[in-house]
Amino acid sequence: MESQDLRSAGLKVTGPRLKMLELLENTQGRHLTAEAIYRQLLDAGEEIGLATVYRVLTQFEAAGLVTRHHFEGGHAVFELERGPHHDHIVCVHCGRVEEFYDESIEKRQRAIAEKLGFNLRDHTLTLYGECNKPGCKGEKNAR
Amino acid sequence: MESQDLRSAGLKVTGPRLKMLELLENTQGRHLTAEAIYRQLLDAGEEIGLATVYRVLTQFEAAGLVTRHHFEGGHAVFELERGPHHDHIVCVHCGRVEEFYDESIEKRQRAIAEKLGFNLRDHTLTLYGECNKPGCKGEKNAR
DNA sequence: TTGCGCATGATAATCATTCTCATATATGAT
DNA sequence: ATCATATATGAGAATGATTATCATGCGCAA
Repeated sequence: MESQDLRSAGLKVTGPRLKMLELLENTQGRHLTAEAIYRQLLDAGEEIGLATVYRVLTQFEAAGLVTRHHFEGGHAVFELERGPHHDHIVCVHCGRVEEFYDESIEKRQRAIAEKLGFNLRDHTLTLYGECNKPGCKGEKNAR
Repeated sequence: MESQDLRSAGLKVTGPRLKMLELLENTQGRHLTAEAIYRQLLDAGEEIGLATVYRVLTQFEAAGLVTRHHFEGGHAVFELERGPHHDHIVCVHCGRVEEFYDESIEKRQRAIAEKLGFNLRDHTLTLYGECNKPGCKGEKNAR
């Protein structure tokens, strides 16, 4: 149960934290903005403050439960950390996000960091492009 | 001269634009925040407004003279566009930025986008690590 | 159950960035 | 060189995302 995830992260089990974890787990798309989380919880009848959403997201991030991404557009998006590392490709028209993992890229990154004298800690790789999904806003413009 | 760069970018040649271009060209480090540009121009005795700095940076970006990066930390940094594409590795302690280019990574990115049905437009790849430069704030913490 | 300390919600504050608008200026035509 | 006009500028207000403050509430170990 989610309570365990919280406990083992060293966090007290509270209503807001449980609700947020649930929402993150049950949301397809998986990449949510703080505002979106706040709105959805309000709409679901929960009583929660925006400040709490930000606070808890930061705690989740520190605990490794969640990853914060800075895609283009000025606001951060949060993603539940399940499964192994991956990077992202984002549609510049509709914002759809796909994930991918490429071992040869990972390997090159490690080699590059070493060559430049850095102890690699993290990285962000995000591709931006026009997707081919029907209904994507850019359908007409694309090509 | 810089005036030509501005003209061919379709921009009028004005004092603020010239000063900003000069500063970008003569700054080592090369990755400047809008505030930093503003401060340096003020310190140099120029009369310029912060709004102008932001406006002009946006114009430079649109004209391809400058690239905007969103490294961690909530503020954008701007870099004069000279030479070919490259990615970055940033020291998490001292903020030092190095550049690199890796053709095999570029190639894999194109292949991945295609496989996922995206028309690749752009990408950001930033590595974060601890650098080995003497004087880096993280010297003690780092191994 | 009780007490304490951390958690929460409302709201103010902050930070980076953008907008507004009156004034100043670059530039093409005269 | 002079003018007319569209564009650029600077000061400060406005915005949007995020963080801090603080009084109150609640999880949890004893």
